[in-house]
Amino acid sequence: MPVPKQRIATLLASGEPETEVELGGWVRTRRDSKHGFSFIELNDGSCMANLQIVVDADVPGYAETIKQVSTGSSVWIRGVIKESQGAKQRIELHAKSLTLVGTADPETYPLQKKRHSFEFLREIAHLRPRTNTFGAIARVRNCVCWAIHQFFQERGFLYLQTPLITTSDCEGAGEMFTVTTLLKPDSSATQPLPKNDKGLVDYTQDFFARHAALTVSGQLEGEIYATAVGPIYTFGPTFRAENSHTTRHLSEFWMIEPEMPFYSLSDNMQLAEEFIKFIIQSTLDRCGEDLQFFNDRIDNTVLETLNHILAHEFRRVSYTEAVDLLLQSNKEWEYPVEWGTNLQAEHERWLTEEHFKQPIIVYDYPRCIKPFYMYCNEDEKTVRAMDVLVPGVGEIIGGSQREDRLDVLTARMEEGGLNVEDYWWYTDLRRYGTVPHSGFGLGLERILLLLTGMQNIRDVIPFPRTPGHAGFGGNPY
RNA sequence: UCCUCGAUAGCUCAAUCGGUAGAGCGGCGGACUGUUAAUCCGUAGGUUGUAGGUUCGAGCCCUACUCGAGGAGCCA
Repeated sequence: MPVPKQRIATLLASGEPETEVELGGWVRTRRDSKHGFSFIELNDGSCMANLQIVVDADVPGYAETIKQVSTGSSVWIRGVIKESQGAKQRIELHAKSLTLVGTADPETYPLQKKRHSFEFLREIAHLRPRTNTFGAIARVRNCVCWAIHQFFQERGFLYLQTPLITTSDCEGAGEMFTVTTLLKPDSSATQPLPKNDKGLVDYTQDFFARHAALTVSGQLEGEIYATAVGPIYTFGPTFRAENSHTTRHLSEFWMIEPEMPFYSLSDNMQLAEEFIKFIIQSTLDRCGEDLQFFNDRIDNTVLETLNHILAHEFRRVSYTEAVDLLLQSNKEWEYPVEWGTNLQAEHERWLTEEHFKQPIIVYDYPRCIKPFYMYCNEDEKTVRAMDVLVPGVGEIIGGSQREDRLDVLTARMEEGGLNVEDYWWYTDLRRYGTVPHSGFGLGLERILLLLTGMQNIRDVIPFPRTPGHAGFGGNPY
């Protein structure tokens, strides 16, 4: 099988009639003519569209192999590009040779030429990328990742790798997965764990000589580099051990966290808006065929929504204004609206989907409901936090200006019952050459929900991890 | 963790008051055809999630469990 390999996307875009090509792929369907030839719909994952292959009966081995060229099988084909007589494609490939590389028994191959439920496909996560929908998701996801790097690289941000294993006792962002070698896969349940004099597990005897966990955020480490080399961004997996069963939470997800010195909350919001619009524009430019598919088959408002977002400024609403709007709405809320409490999902949904009907940024939240590291405003009641909320998905970005005043920061830590000494390195950043700085976190899978119109976050990541599910697919096999 | 709903053929679903378990798609066989969600005819395919209970009789009613989905909270 010669190099360079040819891809269907390239052929369909620019393949010229009478050129000879060789390529391989997976058969989506085959249609036979009794007049002695067959059509094969071939897909190689490079694009949504299939390449139509015409195989005449005089192609060597036709009679013996064509019956086994079934949905799901893999073939290698050499042939000549021709203008197609059919209306649904510009060109097609007339085979000179056909090699059946791998069969797929039609009796047992799970993917059929019909629509499958996403729940079923989740159970066969090893085969679902061979469907139109999951092929398109893989391409869009790749495109978004590319756009993210491009956005930050073009602006001089430095791509920073923050640790996945962390020993911070509390990063204030949810339950963590412990990383330990005290337990082995084959440990029996009765094997005693080392205990300290308080009767607690003695992590000084563990691999890292202290309790370690998978990161829930790279923000604190990001601040270290942002206050040294200038703006940075992290882009990697993040882990939350929350027992969440929703369409928008994963135990393992990918997050992008930029951190910028000399950025106010207002600068931060501006960057977040530009960032989201850049990702949307790039995906429209580079993955238009896939987005059209999502618009046609998954959610017919996707393209309209994306274009609407591009055309409008994100509406900035202070938390206090948001609460006033909710109180004035005369809606019956399941949870009461009261200044000083978290906005409930129903409140956020009303604001972004019904009232403003566009992405909004809610900022200046009450300090009592936000973590210690957020900058305290002069009113002493609010902090410089912001959430970007988008219709249909909800919170897609959360961020803040960080508290850069040592005395205020330590007071806030004590207020929250944290051990200030545990964060000696974090407070050092305020002790030596402190600067105002800001940052935010974007959930990769959440912006993919926005871009594709997919309903469930478990379907926009190749191998979703949720409570009870860490197999190759959605089942604990 | 809490609340709600669900589990019937390979897939998606139906089954009246508790009374012989069905359809579409897919598979297989055939017919037809520069076809393209192909079309037409035929055919196979089931311990109704698991365990127990009520009943002359349970897919249907009751109990427990397992798994799945949606919502809430947590957040990205």
